[in-house]
Amino acid sequence: MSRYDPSVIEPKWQEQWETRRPFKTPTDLAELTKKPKYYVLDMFPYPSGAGLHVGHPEGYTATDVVARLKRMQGFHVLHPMGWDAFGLPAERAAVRDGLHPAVITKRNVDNFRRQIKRLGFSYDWDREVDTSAPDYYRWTQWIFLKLYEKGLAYMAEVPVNWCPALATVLANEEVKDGKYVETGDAVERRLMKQWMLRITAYGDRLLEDLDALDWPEGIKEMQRNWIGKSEGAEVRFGLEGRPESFTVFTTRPDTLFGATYCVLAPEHPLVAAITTPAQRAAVEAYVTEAKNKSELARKEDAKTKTGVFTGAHAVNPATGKPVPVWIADYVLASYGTGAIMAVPGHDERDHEFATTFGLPIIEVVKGGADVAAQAFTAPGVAVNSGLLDGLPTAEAKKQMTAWLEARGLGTRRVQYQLRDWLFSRQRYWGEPFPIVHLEDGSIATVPEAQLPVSLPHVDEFKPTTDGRPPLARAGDAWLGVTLPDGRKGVREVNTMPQWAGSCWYYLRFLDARNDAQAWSPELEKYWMPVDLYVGGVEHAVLHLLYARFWHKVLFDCGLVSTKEPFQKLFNQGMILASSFQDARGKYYAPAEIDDREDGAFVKGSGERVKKQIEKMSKSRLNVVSPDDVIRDYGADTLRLYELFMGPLEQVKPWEMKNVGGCLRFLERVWRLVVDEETDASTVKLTDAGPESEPELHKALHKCIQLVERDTLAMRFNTAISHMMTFANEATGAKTLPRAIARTFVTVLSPYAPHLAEELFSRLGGEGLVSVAPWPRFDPALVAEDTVTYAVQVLGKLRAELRAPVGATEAEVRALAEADPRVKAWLDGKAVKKFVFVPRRLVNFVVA
RNA sequence: GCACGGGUGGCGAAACUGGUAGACGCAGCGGACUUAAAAUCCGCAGGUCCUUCGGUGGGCCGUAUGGGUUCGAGCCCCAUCCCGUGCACCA
Repeated sequence: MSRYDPSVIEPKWQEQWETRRPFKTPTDLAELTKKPKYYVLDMFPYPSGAGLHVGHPEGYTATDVVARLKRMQGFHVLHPMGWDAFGLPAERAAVRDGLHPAVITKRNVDNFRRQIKRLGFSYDWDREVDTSAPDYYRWTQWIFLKLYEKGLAYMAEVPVNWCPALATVLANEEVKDGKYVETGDAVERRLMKQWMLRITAYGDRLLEDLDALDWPEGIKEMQRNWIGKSEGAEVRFGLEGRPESFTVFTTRPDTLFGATYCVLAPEHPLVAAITTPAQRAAVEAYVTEAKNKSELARKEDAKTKTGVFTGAHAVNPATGKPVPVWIADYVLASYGTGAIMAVPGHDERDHEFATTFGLPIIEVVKGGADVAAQAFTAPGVAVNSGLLDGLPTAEAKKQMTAWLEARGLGTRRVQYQLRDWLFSRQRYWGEPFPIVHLEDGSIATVPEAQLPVSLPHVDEFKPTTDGRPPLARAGDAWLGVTLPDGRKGVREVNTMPQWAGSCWYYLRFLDARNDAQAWSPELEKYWMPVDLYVGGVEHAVLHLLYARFWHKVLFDCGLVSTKEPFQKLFNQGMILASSFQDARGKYYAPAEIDDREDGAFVKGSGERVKKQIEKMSKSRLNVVSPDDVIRDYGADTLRLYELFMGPLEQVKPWEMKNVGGCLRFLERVWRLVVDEETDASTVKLTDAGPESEPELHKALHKCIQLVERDTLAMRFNTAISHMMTFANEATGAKTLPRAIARTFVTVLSPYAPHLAEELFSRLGGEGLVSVAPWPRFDPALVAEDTVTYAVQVLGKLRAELRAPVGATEAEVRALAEADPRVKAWLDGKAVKKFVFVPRRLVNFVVA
């Protein structure tokens, strides 16, 4: 071999890593406590049948570079990988292909593992986990028991997304606009008895503990919105001539005097009772219509307000006056109390409704324009409000709430948008619940010692003909249970949703092969929390909220030692790719296209097509596979380009042309060390000390400093540019001391580990560069002795000059004034002011 | 509609805390090497105008748009436009 050939050196070093196991993290606590720890985690993938595209390894490469650098800096690094292996696609493929989901999953996992290994990541593969393996989901079930014991898991009759065509329930994220996203089949709302997790009990803590986390502000904000805490009051409204009453929730108790009507959700339990005979037909028609309205229709109708008068009147507790009670679908049964007091003067929705149906509008907060024309929702000063008159909104809220509380008419109330988590699915390929339904109708848990409750054999992965979940197809041997105390029952046939396994996998990685415990408490104390967690924004809310919830429950059980699982979170931006589309909208694969300066054309026909940058997808024919990139450029080039493209957090387009630039850089590094003709060392490589090339020696130390700084700050693109700068300088140098080359290769190794190993060994390095100590830069070499000053006159650049680092203001000023280019601009003018920024610039302010 | 990101050369992007805008790379151009090409190596390169025999020297403009603060603004403040993402009748 003479030329740089990644297809030879990459397998060679991957094999070395496989046999010598440099990335195996100790499991022995005594060994671990000798060094500081660093836990760097990727969001583990769902192993789909499509395999990886170049978007996946972006985050993986970033964490790998950090893991490698930290390891070289003397940390014990935990850097694991695993599979979020339960999920619907495998089950659907199983039905289609007549295979077991476990077989399909294994095939996909094997493919993912192969693809990931080709990138040369420094994972500790001895800790690989698979959420669908019984020795993993055993502990998922065990955690569920903890939740159940704490009263956080319960069964309830709730509305679910039911798809008649598939005879199964779908998750919210699988339904868009009232249709199943995969097949377009209609989905309807149906009441079913389901398992729920009481995440709402943790709403406040999930909200408050966000503040201390080093997460992107946007993600924290999304979680805050999702939890949706709002503070206000509950107010009870009595009914005129009836014994019942209903309660409304409001964030604006100060506007109670302006409540001119009330609205109940169509599903509100009181609707049937209070409707007057004259209104009954209209109300019933409206209720039926609302019930049958699909999500889509309800969303579309959001622009126009509809509703019906019930005929009943409630009493405004502040004014004592009767107000009409309406029903309308703009009031949601699922939020607050399912009933509102309507204040059209100060709420846009109420205003629109009042205008549509001619209901009275009263101004009770001063500060806006005419409330008859437009609702005034900002804070102001209370008017027409009896005891509140003259009070600013904040004060009026407090007064009104106190007044209501004193009379037993209302109370302070905090309301969340967060709902309890619907935790069961009618699927086969998920964790069975460790639950038995006894003959007397009560629920019992499976004893811990009997876990796991394994997935049973079934003849088909479809619901039963009478619509029960696939697990109901299991034989009596699985379904029928006799508990140790002799009670009999049948197993729960729902399974857990895909989120369950990913709620705690970061804990299993700490102690992945422990078959007596989910994890050892000592290892948990050593490793947690995760120091760096990298993944896509698509998990901003669900996964990250669910995992935080479970973690807090485990914390309350004394099973983990930290309040939060993920101290620092980083989101990588999506990678886009060019797609080509003709006038009829047909897509073309890049291979069919001649992409030139003057436009893109179909090869053969020469038809002009539109080139655009879009999200990668099969249908757009623009998916880039890492396998292809590795075949053409090598894994090191792929790794480098993934990070050189731009800032990790940014959305950016994949440009195959630019990949070549990264390959050229690595080839250049190769040629610094290896003579392409002879395969021996290059002639410029010398055994002289690094001081023999003082300029290059300085450049090297500068490079160490900058690469270290930028890598730890996760600015990988600039870290790479500094290495390119060094390689360019080394190419121009007359000689290259071996010691300098070896150090540079060490610095390069987190980014391009295969090439680095090869060159390190050729340069006589001891052992593997992947676990060599990270070089320390010499501050004396990094320091400059002269600096360039910019000389400005009136803020405009007129000259540059070199001056010693320690030059005083007077010295630099004298140098600047002596410069003829500056003189010309200062000629005949009085200097009013002289600005001196040490080491940077001077500015003459002239009259 | 609301919230959060983001608009810098032909392109991906740099610019530490308000201090020389465009590092590094792609594409492009010129030169060397070669019979030739590729590869490689060396160099040029925001726009525009003037100047010079010239590969010289210089002016002006320029970080989405319009204002402001400052000796000095890509960066800070106000307003506007465009793009992306998330949420969306949440009382």
